[in-house]
Amino acid sequence: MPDPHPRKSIIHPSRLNRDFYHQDVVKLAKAILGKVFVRMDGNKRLSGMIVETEAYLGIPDKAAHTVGGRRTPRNESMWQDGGTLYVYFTYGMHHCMNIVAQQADEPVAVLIRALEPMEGKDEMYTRRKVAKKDRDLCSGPAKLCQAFNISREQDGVDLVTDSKLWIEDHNIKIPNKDIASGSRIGIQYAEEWADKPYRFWIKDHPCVSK
DNA sequence: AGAGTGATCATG
DNA sequence: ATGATCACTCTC
Repeated sequence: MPDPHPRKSIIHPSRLNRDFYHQDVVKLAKAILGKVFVRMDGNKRLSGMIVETEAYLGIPDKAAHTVGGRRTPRNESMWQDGGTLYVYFTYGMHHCMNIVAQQADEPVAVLIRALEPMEGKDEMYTRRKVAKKDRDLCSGPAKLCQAFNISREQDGVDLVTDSKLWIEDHNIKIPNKDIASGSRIGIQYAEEWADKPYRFWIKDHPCVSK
């Protein structure tokens, strides 16, 4: 006999914990696809599902900001514990955000390249004047920072404990067959590291950056 | 395909 | 102090 009062299954979003971020950076870059990035903007929730990422492998990686063990005021967050947010400013106008992986003093991180906007789209359209469709809001690493109002102020925030920024698991499983990979964008200078397949995205998803 | 834009860092 | 660079985006 069918339930006379069927309900949608209730999603209980759970915040990702420290163990999740302590994964190998390439594994994290894939595992974080389908997870939901959340920012409290005053009392408004802004959120979006992660649909495209890139892994940066740290000291040996000629495309990484920490190549050769570089440690400067700008990239200090990359040296912190897994779960730290690393936000950098570039080209005189853009911010991009990364999720630090693995352990402290292993300066590796996952660049968040695109989100599927979920909550707070009105605020995102206000900040992103050129956007015409939802897919224009967060389909690039600097676009999503503009939509979510992320800047250097958020650099170094701990996503495991912060009261305004975190990542949630909505129990959405992206099967391996739905994950595509390819070379990373904008790092042609990185010689033999330029072609490594460390960019990951959800196949055919309309909100990816290209 | 080119412009825009200024923080950042290695050099000296 | 100076200059080259830049994990990008928009418009043409």
